[in-house]
Amino acid sequence: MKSYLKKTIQMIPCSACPNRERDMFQVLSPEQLEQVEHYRGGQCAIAAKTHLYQQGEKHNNVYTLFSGWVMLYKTLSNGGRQVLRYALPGDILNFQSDPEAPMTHSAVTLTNTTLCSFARPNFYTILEENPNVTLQLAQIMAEDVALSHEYLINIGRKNARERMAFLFLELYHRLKAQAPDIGNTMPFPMTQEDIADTLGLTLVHVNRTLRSLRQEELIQLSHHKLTIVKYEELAVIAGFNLNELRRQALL
Amino acid sequence: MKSYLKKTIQMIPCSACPNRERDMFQVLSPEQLEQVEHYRGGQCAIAAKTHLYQQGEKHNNVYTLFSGWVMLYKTLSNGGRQVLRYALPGDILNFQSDPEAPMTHSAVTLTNTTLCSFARPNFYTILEENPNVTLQLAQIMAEDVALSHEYLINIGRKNARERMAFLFLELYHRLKAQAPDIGNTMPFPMTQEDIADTLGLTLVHVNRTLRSLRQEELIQLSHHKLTIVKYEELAVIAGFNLNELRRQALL
DNA sequence: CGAGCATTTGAAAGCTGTCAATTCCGGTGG
DNA sequence: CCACCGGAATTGACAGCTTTCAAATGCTCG
Repeated sequence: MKSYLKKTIQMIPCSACPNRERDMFQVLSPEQLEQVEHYRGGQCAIAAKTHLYQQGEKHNNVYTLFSGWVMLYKTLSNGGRQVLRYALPGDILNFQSDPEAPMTHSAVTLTNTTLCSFARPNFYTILEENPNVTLQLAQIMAEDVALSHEYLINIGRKNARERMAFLFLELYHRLKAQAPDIGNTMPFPMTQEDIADTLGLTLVHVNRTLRSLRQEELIQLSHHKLTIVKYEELAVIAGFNLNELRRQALL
Repeated sequence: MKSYLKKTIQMIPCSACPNRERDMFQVLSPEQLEQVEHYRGGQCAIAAKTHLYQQGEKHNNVYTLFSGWVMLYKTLSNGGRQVLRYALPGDILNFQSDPEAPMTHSAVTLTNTTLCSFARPNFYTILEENPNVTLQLAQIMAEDVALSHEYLINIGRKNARERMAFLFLELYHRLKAQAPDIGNTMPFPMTQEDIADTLGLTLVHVNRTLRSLRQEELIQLSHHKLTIVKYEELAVIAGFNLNELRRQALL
């Protein structure tokens, strides 16, 4: 397993959150927003392949992702790794039920990212002073539960081909929700090993399944760029039914 | 697949919630609690094998489970079924990010249950009037996310034997948190098909794996009673490491 | 340009699924 | 109280998806 610990964190100024869809502060007025700014610990740019925090450690920051991709994962005592989620702009990182407990998972940047950090006590102060933000947070957490459930059925009840088609379409939809004009090509910063650890497969089998999908010209994938070539066929394979699609549209 | 629709719902009076650990109203004063009671739609007893709601329907109640077991699951267009979670007393059912969206999963009682229902608008009124309840809800949702993550790594990165050991111990710990004096035997209302759909396995393979665990005298399981015979060995198999244990203790 | 990570491919083993049939068990009706 | 019925649990044989082990090739960054 890679160390992922080469790069360092550097603070820079950064712009406003590009994805208001998932922004927990979207419910605030400009005046309230200004007040929240006051509690913000800092905005920073972080290089690719840097850990934000690691499983087992205590960590006292809550983050809002502004740009870039962050991968959340858990490790097993035997060395196994399970990717839990890819965080995209607007996502909240590191809110957990018990503020004092050590992290239950790790977070690592896949690309260069910019994010905004809050010291945990300040974060709770914001929640106390803005009940509507707290409700928004509860709803975002409920969304995360629903998303985890999608992943559970994906890993638990589908074969490699179906799992992979679902992963591609799910990420495609989440990116498209932010940038409707991306066409059918998207950045894809993960390695095949990352995909394997996301889908409960091995690297080797992921490679073979990818080859099959490529040969049938359902997708193109190389140099960390993914193109959805035959959306409809992929949707059938992935088991995207109408209900799922509706849910995706709502996100 | 079974119909699960034989029994009907009957309203009866019921007692107070037995599990304060997960109760979202634990943060309220007696006076506030009384006010919340006012919004409560009703308390009811429901027979085993009854659906509370089904995937794809709209449903306007939020529930708090008082007693009994409820199984939450999703179905796939191809007929596959994935169990998402077993709800135990104190758990909240049916809070979701978009109040208007159809249910993303189904809920069915495994045993006779008693629960408390809130019409969704009333539920939101309670949240608005009691910000501390909203925060509690956000934290409970965060707990659910963490639990889903445990299930993801369980299904994604372990073999049948390990998954099953984990399921048994996880349920055992959740029950023990409510009733510390249960010894090492617990009710186990699920069928082997339910277990299969929980762990991403087939009924047949679950049966074989159970036989193996029984033959090694790690557990006893019959007539819907489960006994944890060799806790330590099961914990090793399940991959319950120190961190996990700590988390379990906190729940 | 070299080192190390990422990707690709082949062969063989193994865990899990599929198909089919039998046994067990709890609940129902006579 | 006993026979019967249907769902649940078992078991065997075999196929198949996925993993494991190994090795070669391709890329990318310093």
